[in-house]
Amino acid sequence: MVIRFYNTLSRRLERFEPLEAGKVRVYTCGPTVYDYAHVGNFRTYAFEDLLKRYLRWKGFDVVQVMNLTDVDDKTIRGAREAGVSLGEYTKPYIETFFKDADTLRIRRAEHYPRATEHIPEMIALVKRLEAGGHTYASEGAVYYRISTFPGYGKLSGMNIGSLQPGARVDVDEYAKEEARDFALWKPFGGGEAGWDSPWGPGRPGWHVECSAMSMKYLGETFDIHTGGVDNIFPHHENEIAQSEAATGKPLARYWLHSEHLIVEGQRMSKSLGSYFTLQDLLAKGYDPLAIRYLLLSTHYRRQLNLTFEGLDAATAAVTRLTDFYRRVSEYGGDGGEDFAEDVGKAAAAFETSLDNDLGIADALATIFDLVTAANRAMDRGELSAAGRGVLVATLDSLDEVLDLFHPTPLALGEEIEKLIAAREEARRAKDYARADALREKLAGLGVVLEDTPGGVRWKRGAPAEPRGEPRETR
RNA sequence: GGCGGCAUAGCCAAGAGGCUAAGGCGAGGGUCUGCAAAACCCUUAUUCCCGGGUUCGAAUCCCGGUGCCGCCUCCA
Repeated sequence: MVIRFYNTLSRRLERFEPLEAGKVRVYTCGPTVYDYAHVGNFRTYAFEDLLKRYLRWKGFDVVQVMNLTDVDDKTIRGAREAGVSLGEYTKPYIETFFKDADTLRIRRAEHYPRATEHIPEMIALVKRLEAGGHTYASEGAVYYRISTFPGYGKLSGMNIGSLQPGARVDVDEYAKEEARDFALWKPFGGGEAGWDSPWGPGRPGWHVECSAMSMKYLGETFDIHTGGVDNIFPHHENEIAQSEAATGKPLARYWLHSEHLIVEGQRMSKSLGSYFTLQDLLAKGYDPLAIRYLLLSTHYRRQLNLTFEGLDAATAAVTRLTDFYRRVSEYGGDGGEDFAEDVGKAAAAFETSLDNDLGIADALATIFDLVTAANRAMDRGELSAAGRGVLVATLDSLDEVLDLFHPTPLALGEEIEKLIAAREEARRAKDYARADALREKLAGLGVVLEDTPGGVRWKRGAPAEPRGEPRETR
């Protein structure tokens, strides 16, 4: 089956063919570790996770690189203000980033190069550009002279003429010939961070790290480059200018960009209170798996509106999936139907959907159709043992891509276990009023009970009210 | 001002000229249950922002509106 991706470079769907058969090299722009990543950042990382998992599922050997920007204006400023070294300043943010990614079941990349550990590579790249006549030095800084790169603007479609020199003055800038030129190397700003270079002590410009590190880990041309839409201009445009001017080769063959996540119809904003980290949502009682579902369930090129209503819906949807998976796993019947045709069709439809530019909505729809059909068969005892085995194997396979079938483990505290036991006791005594009261109390604690022929079982429930407003209401 | 995107049921969201407009959530009714939960069954868009046009045929193509959103130098 052919995979097609929407390539920002051509603005159309293109058939995907890796450079090297069976192998895909992916560069994904990672976090700038000056603060905790928010759910919007994780929307992009979740998309990249889906991309990678799907390519693997299709049989490709995938190598993913995600940079960690641990030196830039913000990290330097933060470290200075906190009175600590750059490394000390960024460490907790890096640790939290990995922890949150794990919580959302985002698989690790193969490489997480840090900017601060690749200064020599960046200096080498700048020298290479210098030798090619693409740079100029001014007041201790080195700039990229965009007029030397004819292809500038091909990714973003930005009309160079619209970037009027002097129309916008950056407070942090030094002395550039043209407003659109950008810094490859910046002088030491009086802060703590600084490295020696042929142009004097200083630090790298932001864009150069991605050019240098992608080249090091993936080669001068690789298959897929991803990031959020905001990176299209100027970041990715500048990466292209740097890398392609240096190598004379295309940087990446497919550029995939994920749309932004907004909150309650508005851009995430700290001042509006519509700014959420993963921890914020978890603190409100939401299941990380529901958050994963929500992030994944909207097509990556469509803006995702995060709402509490949406989170509740995602909680219900993902519970349906995990409940179903458990039911199939535990199914002990052996009816006459092996169900093989339905399962095969569902798997094929799943693949067709994702082949089409990661069409997740259709893929999920086929899964829900399968869930309904299989539940019906199990209700009627029509599913055979062999069919059950095929179904489980298929679900496991699909879950390599989605990772949505296994519920977040629910650790019961001692108190909750006692409440459950007490309710069981009350039920046995047919004291239903007391049993129901206890069940309600547990629900308030986020534990939902189900009485089944095999005994009581429990699972995580939706967060108890109230969960607060998305932003401060005036 | 330049470039780009989106408008489909109460909410979310597929659909890229042609079988009865997916799926999820929610809501209502029913089966099951001590009651629930889960599951299953039924109902919930004669219609796809508005107005033209192309076509035998358009949610899907074209033109014109309206509304919302993103980017335009370091924000995923």
